[in-house]
Amino acid sequence: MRTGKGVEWAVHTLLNLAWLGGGEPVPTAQLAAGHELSPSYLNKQLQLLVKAGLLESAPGATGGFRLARPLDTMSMLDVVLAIEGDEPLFRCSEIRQCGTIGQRCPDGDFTRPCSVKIAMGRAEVAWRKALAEQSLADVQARSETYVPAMAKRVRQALGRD
Amino acid sequence: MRTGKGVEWAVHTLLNLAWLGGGEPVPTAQLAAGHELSPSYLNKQLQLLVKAGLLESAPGATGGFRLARPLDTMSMLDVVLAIEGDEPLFRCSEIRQCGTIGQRCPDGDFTRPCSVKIAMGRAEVAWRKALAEQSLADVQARSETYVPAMAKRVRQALGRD
DNA sequence: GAAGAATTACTCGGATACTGCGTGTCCGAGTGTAACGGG
DNA sequence: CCCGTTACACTCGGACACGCAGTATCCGAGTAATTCTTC
Repeated sequence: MRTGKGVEWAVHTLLNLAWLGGGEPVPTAQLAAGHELSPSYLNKQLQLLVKAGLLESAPGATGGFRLARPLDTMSMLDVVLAIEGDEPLFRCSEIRQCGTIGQRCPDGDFTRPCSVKIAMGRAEVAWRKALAEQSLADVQARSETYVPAMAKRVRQALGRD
Repeated sequence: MRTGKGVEWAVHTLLNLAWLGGGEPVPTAQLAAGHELSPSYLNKQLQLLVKAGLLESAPGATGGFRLARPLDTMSMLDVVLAIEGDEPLFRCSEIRQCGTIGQRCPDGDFTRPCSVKIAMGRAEVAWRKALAEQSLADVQARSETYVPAMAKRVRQALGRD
């Protein structure tokens, strides 16, 4: 069980768009070249971000993608849910109701939720909470603390200077 | 991204073994029939629990699986790691070092860890902490709070009374 | 020289293949039990 | 009747297929800039 690589791609791309600044759309090809990614597959992930309202897309010759809103209004959870979908990490199949054990229990036994589901759900809530508490602006700020010239590097690498 | 169904199977099976009580091994076939699971595949998961030290296996005619230690010394995290492996949820490919952006950065820029990896790692720590704080005994206790006759049901269903 | 239409080049967007992991199954090695024969 | 031997039935353990989601790719619809023609 592990997240797809789309999440990593999406976060880095959002950060790069923020560092570039300006409202002009940036085409997928440039964003992909920035980190040596497959342009077509990156495009697929960016479309998910558009559907989630994190990006805006512009068609045509000068088209591309731009941020739909500032990074401090986007959480890591927003990105993960946009890419991976909002299905729960743990899927309870209610096997407690099946088999010789489940059949021996009267229906009343299942009015309360499955305790295994509850335990796994608690962990998932903690995971989501930790993701929601971190905005993309926080991640960006940490990067700039480590490498102050990051914005300049990105602008130069993508030829926007 | 979601956990395999092996986790659900393993937890329920461990609980059932605890409710059965007694140190006698229980064969996979009985445990699988308890929740209408595939015996062969359940066996595969139980072998992982043995490798992790949560179960003990006994071969031969009267063989099967038994708990290696009390439930209050097993955490939900132990089970998840045993089944899913201890690889991180988020795999950082270090794409920040690749492409036109990565190549423009001097090596010194990468001495500090990737901020995206840090953010995702924090969430994973929260997830693991929440799992580690819940022992299987806690889960068992909650089940018995909801259904006090649970132990009796299991013993009857598996013909140990 | 300016305005308008046709052309072109570039973009996103979705439909289409491929790969790897989760899922499921099968058969062999090993062991305790039970039956059996001999003392 | 008791003990040793043999055959057996049942178990775990690992090796072998299958299916689906993640991964990767390609081509068409659409748009803005550009060029060319005409007034």
